Amino acid sequence: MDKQLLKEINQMHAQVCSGLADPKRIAILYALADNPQTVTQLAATLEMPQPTLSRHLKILRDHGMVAAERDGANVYYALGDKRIIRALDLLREVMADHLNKRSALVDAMA
Amino acid sequence: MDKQLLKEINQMHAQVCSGLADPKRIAILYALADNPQTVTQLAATLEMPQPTLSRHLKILRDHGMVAAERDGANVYYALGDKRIIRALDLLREVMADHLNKRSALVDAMA
DNA sequence: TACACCTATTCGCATCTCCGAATATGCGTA
DNA sequence: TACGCATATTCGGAGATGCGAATAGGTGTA
Repeated sequence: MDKQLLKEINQMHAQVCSGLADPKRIAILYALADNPQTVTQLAATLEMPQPTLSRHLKILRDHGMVAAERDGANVYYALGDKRIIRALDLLREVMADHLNKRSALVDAMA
Repeated sequence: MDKQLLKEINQMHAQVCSGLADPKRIAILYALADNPQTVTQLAATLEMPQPTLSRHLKILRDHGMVAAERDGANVYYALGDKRIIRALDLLREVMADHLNKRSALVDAMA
């Protein structure tokens, strides 16, 4: 593959990943995986200020991770793609294994 | 689940994702998925300065994404967990679909 | 020990991201 | 139009991150 094109793809890929690189956005994605909600509902569920949510939702929207649908004055947000949750779950597994290895090491040293 | 604990898990999860949020680190992970390599080999393959690689490799190591094994003066790096590539591939699919949707929209507007 | 090679770390700087607070925009109803 | 509610955006500052350049540390060999 063309080297320059590959770099651009990796650049886009990194931007997608940085879309996930925030604890609040992860919480938002898992909350929306459970069921679609409006901004206000999310604000109540996740105990975040509404502007904070709108800002994070815009980032997620720009990456196609959530879908927004207006219904009157409300906007319902939903998970844009279930594969995102699958990817997050995979990373969670890796994380858990890594933590187990670390704590096993700490135990062995004690 | 305890609300505070959930926040801490999401915090860790976000750190794992931010480990992926760099085009060079993505290139490193895919390169190592093909076959284990030393730092110098990676520097040649990916055309990066050696200190840059060492810095990124440390970040990946700290998250358990790559494994390092010393052999004499060389250090061989390998992908720490295949699930990372699976997660990255999933995100790449989502990214590709999102781009297709966007370009279809642009076409429709033209 | 001295030297060469491989790998890791530090430093200074530019850039980015997040947040709270305030403000702006959009929508429905009277 | 005026008002209230839902959502989105902007602004300034604090903290994090990436880079190049220089340097330090680790390992094998003579």
